[in-house]
Amino acid sequence: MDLNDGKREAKPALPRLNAQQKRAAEFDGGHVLVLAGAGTGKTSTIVARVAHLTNTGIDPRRILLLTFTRRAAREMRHRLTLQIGQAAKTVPTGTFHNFCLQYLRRWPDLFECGSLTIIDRDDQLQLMKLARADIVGKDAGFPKSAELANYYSYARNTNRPVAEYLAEFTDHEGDSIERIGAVLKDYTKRKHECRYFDYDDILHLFARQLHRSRLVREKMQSRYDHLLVDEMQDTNPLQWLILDGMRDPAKLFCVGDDAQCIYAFRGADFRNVHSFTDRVPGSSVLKLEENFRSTQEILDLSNWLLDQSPLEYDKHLTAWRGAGEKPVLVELDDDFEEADWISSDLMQRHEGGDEWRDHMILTRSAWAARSVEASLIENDIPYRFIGGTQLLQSAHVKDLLSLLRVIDNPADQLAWMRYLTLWPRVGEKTAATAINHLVTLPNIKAVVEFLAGRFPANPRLAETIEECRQSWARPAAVIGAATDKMTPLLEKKYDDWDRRSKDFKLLQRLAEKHETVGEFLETYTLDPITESEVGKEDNDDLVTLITVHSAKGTEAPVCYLIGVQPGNYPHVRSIGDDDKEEEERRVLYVAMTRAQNELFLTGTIRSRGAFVPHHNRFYQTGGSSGQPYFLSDVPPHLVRTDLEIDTDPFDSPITSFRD
DNA sequence: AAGCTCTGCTTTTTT
DNA sequence: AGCAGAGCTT
Repeated sequence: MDLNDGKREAKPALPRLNAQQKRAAEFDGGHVLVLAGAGTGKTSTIVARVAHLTNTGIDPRRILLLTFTRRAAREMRHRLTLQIGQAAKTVPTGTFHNFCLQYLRRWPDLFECGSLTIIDRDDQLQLMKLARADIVGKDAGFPKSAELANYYSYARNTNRPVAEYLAEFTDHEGDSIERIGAVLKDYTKRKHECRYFDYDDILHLFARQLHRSRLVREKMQSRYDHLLVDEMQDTNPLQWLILDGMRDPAKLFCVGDDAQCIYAFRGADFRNVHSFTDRVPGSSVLKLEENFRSTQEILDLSNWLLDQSPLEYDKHLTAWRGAGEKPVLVELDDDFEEADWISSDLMQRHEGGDEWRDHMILTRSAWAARSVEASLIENDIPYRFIGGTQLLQSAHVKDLLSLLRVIDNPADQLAWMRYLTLWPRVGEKTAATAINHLVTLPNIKAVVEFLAGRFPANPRLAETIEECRQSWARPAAVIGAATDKMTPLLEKKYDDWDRRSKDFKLLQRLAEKHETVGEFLETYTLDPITESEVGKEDNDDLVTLITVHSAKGTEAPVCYLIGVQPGNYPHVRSIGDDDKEEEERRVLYVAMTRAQNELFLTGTIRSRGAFVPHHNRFYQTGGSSGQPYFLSDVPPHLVRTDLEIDTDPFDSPITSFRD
């Protein structure tokens, strides 16, 4: 074994396939499950399999490549292009949602769906709020709309009746379950009225027709020879129904890792991995066990973390690259210190010749990264934030888009509500009455006439719609017209208008890439783009700030994992629920195993603590408050904690003013 | 009666 | 940043 005295001694990543990967890529015996630990070359193996299949004469259009996120799909397409060139473009690659939606659009009659507007979570919550207000009125004790939406979504993704789910997994009983059911029923009714489809509807409708209609099944089954599925551990029962309905003669090639299942909160079911061979008779299981990404020290800590679990993950990653630097635990006073420490470390490295792009900052939640983001901006460190505030979710952008949405789909009641209430002296009540009437009108022309008559004090309310309609064929021009018309209103509404107004220019640039307004709206509903990402190219030299959930499948030479402290791992909201706590462990595991050369775990001593509604008590974080913490007894030989932290003691009273 | 403004409170993860 | 509620204005 090499002696490592410098930090870049470890071998670089392996470019070719090892025996296990090769065996998987060239497997020729029916359905197969590939158990692939973190960093074992999952993507390379999938790409190699596509190359192998096309080399043996399979039509690339008959290989379906399903991923979990858009990011993963893009990455896969990129790697595939490097490997097989232009043929990569003909391999259908996308997320489950994307794939299903494509067929709903292509064959609306077969799927019995007609035209549809996809709504994001925000709209879903708005609609749920209306339903809740209607059915239960004011009742502080009744679950909030966000919780109701979670129940609904979870039940649908696991393909079981809501009542059954509520009875089994929550504290709700009889009367309460009935009222929740009534709200959800009302939500569904409203959804249909507006021709809305939420994310779950896309999968649900596709799966339903696949299993109900012989014609749909035959069409889908004859379309593909090979179904390649990435991140199998995060698929849910609804997605399994889709895979199950499409296989035979098409062969499944599913890649996953039970230790990286971090979407159980959304219905992901590891039985899709554990019971694979029972569900798919005659299928095989292959394993990838050699880690090519990280140094052994990083894996030692990750392995230790899994070993502490009561669950048997049966996983011990060994590093092909050999030894390197030990992970470093850094404890700071508060989140400002934490952010500044990371910024100064980044700047030091950059001055030393390292590129920004080699650094990734991982966070448990977007909200927890606010100090870090502020510090990056303050220090002029170029970055993009994946999983952060989404451009199209900020209030002023939604205001503008509501105008486009009502023209695109005049039945879109949420957009109407948003658009109408922007105008002076038009509030919820006035708008609601107007909406009730205008949804009965036959076309947008009649709507414009009606609005002109109904709101004589606001003639521009109707004019604006009419004018945007004139340039409807050119999305960028529509955004331009809408911006001009809406600016006076929005200027008044937002006191930080100067900061916000620049987003409309970005929006216009985004729109230029799209053929129709409808397509523009839909693209960013399904694939939201964050404010810090707009206008930045994939190859720009940037630090990546990313949520752990979005980071699955990515890697970086140097990783900073922030907020590693009691109260976050496991998260306070999961304490007391064994399954949830275990998922938290896997989140930390996924985060750690992103690092190639160096891993920094930063945390703070003083933090605010958090109120946990479910337990109805306030949890103090930090110190020895007795709450579980995954790293509370990490063996000293696995990490370094002796790092000199350069804090000037005279500085501390002054830094406290920064709140 | 409806709309508006101010204040205090909370903030997991994603298609 | 968004939401709920109180209290004020039109």
